[in-house]
Amino acid sequence: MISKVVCAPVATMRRLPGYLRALKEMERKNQKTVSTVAIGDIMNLNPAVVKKDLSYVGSSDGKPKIGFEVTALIAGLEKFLGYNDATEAVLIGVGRLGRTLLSYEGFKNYGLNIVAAFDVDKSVAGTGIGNKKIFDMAELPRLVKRLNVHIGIITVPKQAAQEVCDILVDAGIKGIWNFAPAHLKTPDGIAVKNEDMAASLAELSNKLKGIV
Amino acid sequence: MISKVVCAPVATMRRLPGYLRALKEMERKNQKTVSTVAIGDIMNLNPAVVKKDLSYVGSSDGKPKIGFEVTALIAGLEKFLGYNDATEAVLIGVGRLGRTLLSYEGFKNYGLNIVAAFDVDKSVAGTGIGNKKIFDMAELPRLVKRLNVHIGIITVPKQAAQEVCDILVDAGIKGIWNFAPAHLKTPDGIAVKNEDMAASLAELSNKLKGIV
DNA sequence: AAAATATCGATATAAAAATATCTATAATGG
DNA sequence: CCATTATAGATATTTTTATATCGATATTTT
Repeated sequence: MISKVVCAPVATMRRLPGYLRALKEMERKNQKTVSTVAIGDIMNLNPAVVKKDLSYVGSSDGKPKIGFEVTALIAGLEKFLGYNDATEAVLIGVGRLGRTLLSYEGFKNYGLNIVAAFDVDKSVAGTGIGNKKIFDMAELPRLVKRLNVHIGIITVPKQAAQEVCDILVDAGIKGIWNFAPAHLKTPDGIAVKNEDMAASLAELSNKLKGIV
Repeated sequence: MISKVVCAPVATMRRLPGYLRALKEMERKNQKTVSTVAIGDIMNLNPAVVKKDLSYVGSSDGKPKIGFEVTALIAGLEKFLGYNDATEAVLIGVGRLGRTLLSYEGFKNYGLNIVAAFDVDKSVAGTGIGNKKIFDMAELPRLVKRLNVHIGIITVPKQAAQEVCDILVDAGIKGIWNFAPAHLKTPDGIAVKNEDMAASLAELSNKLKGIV
């Protein structure tokens, strides 16, 4: 018999960070407990959705009439989302967007630590953004292996995206966060998350159409 | 009897820009026709999904054994996605991310035109990024109404996001593209699309977990 | 010209996600 | 102390989305 790994659905994973944000805001206001109804109210979600989502987190010890302890729930969510032990990542493409992401302080709160950046432009290699060093692309395979990094962030122009992707995969990267407006071809066993502005915009336009 | 408006599902809206990108690549290579099987192959999607998605676009005139005409399908998608007649938008918060988005040339291909930017920092008001002028926040209500803009892009720090959101809604904005890591409270009739890095990252981590 | 094949478009089925319902229980108010 | 109430947690239902199947048809092969 095959044991099925219980894994939270994508929709749940997307919502959890939002709950965490709302809960931290409550903690800041010294709120001690919260119900799924209250969370649903804030996030515009059906309480049943919130209940089910929190059941995946596992730290479920909600009490009837009371709800959940805010602090405990925050701890549970942070653990579940892996925010405590940081995952290391490399970033490729130190253009405008690359620089923006490199200097973004928020990632460390999400358990992501960009340990090195790379660019084909040899004039930027050797420089750095904040405490992050920028290397020449040629150094990538060696460094990725030495630092044992598993996530690559692609912020190169679309023409270069596939080539960079191939280099990352060859270097042993298992997860790719792609900000280039291009579809990447990857072998099985590589996780890709596309940050697609056009798709987001299409979604917003669609919602707007329903309103106006 | 109530007539139901046929509207493409969110999942479809998110995929269409990807098809368009792939089709343009084919056009560039002088490919004349394409089947849903071929598109699905490129995009890692079941052909049935592609078929249904394209059926929403309406320009469906695929022929058995042949597929769709690439050029016609591109035109259909661009029309459906509203890429021909640009929607105007304002951007609020000219920090690192704001500047990156202001100087991004790609939006015009997606039918979005940022016509003005705003910031509370009075020292940046009066300056500009490229051909885009930056105004003081105090000017926002007047300009939004005068320019008849319906979309607002929020790129301010999270502490300021809700306040900016309220100002936008008061000014008559109907759609909000929110890049701040904060949940916005809006009245009914306002479309909000959150660009949530934490959620994206959670999704990637989840996919990775399934692999490693 | 007939047979084989690829693909569309429609429909049926399956899977996933959201919503509703129900029971048990902890707190509150009389 | 008992009735009321809000809510958890489980389960059932509905809705949405994805996948599979099937007949029709345009093209290619024999």
